[in-house]
Amino acid sequence: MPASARPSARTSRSWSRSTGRCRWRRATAPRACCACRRGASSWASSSGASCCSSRTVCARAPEPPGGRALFLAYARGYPPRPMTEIAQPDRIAKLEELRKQGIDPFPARGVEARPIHAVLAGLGTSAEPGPLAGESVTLAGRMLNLRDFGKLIFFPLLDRSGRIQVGLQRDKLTEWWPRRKLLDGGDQVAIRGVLGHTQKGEPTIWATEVRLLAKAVAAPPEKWHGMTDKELRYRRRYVDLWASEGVREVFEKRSAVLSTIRRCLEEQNYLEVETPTLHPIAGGAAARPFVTHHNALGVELFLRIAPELYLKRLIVGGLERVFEVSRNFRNEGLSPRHNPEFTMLELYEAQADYRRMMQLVEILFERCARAVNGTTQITFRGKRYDLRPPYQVVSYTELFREQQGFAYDDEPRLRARAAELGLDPATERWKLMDQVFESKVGDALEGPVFLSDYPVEICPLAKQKPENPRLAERFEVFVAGMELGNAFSELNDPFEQARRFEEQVATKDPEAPGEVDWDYVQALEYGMPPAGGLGIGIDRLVMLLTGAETIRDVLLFPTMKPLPRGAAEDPQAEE
RNA sequence: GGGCGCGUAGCUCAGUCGGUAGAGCAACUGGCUUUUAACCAGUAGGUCGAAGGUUCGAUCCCUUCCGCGCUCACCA
Repeated sequence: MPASARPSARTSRSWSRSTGRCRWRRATAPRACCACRRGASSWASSSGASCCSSRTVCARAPEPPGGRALFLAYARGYPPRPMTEIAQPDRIAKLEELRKQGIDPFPARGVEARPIHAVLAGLGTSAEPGPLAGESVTLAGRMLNLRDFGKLIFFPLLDRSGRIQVGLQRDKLTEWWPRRKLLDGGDQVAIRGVLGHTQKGEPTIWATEVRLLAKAVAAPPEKWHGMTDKELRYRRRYVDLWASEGVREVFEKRSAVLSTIRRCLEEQNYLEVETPTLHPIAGGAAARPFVTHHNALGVELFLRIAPELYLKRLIVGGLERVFEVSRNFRNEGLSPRHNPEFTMLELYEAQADYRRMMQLVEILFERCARAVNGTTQITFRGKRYDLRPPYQVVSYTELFREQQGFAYDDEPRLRARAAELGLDPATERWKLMDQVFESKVGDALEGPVFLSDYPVEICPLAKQKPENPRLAERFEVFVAGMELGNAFSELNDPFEQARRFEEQVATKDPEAPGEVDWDYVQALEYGMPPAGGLGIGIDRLVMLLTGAETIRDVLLFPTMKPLPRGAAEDPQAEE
């Protein structure tokens, strides 16, 4: 948005708090300029209702912030306080006109309305009318895109379930007809009317009664292009949700994914739990945390980067099968696949191991795909995938050798390769190995595929393979080059766990925890049964299932840089 | 942080090889009872992101800045 479209902070100071009105107005005298009290008027407007005895404004009047149109609206005495830059003076003027006619533009009560989708289903087609054809019903929603024929007006009415065309006819709406101009696209209305079709067969409700439920003083987006500014779509998701095609569906699908997962896990006798978001030690993953502070306790706390260590405490606690839909926070850069806060499903199951976790991934992915799309077939970035199990299993170390031409633990060749890739040579060896690996392999994993048996060094919380202690019982699941999940047989040896924690802390890596989580080690000392654990990135799974190419498209309110002060700012905030 | 790109009417965008700007939609006025991006006629609406420089003259050229996007880096 161009900066000029935003009101400056000065706008709000143009208002008198004591009268609640524009100070320009009080100086008004008939035929004189509202703003400077000089007599002449070179850009006086000649039409529209006015509560000012004169709306004339001379060319020498100081140019008001927000432009002349907004200034004129202020000069009329309203809005009662300054509005954001998107409030339209003409619409604001209609508020007053409505009140004059005894109509509350923001009534307290709504109406009992039927879902439009259900009404459409019952209405049938003009060739084959359904049981609701000719019936009178009440609908409620947002009206858009008016088409005015003089004695007939059409507009679509939207509710969450769908949209239907409304027809207003002069002959059928005697009471409301004179007020039709007070309605605008974007308004919330209730329509009572008779269901039928137009000559072209368009399902239509012919209104017999109209009730304004809430006036929209901000105009909806341009009707043909809609909201095209991506940033604006994310910032004003409340508009995007009804103004852009398919947006609401994405979030309905997201909801379906979560409820499917819950149902699925409950069927497997899992318990849904909630563990802390405020952590004294940021553990359970390698990531930089957000830091916050608790005043009363006088301590530094971290927003959780993963719920893992708490959930495993619950396995020690005997809850046996637990899961959490966890919002995690990582202080990292943004990308099409990374948002600073993201949702992860984590689950832990006693007596299970990572092979059982593979099975769970397959169950969950298949069920979610069917729930959302009715099929396991998906298309992502133009390529087709099938989420039907079983998924291929590929060994990390073998794939490493295959792709790179040398073994994962061949340090000299690893360093040479890292140098070729321009990686920071100071990076810790195992991290370097993973970076080298991902440079080639990560995106190439079309999948669905389980990449399994990682070098133990990059799996501080996973159990070693009994037959090869250099490898960990861990897998990540990839589809379309995206890492969707991560699982392992959980390490439950407190001594080994303590050793790995200390090793991690010693690296001083900003992504490693700052101190050993001794309380967690102590929990393991009480004995944790063998267990499998799994994390699934819900945002990425939803991306995959909806074909969204960026994580922002599956987050209702993705993290955005705050707007500069003064933009769409609440004028009250200045006081 | 590096690279590329964008910023013109409320919205979506043209345009000016340097002479202070146009269209469609939205708004307003008039017409129209079956449209659906309705249509027809008219009106109004812009410090061309900001500041500086070059120039007789800058929205256009140059510099800097601001904002945003894409991308690289960063990010198990």
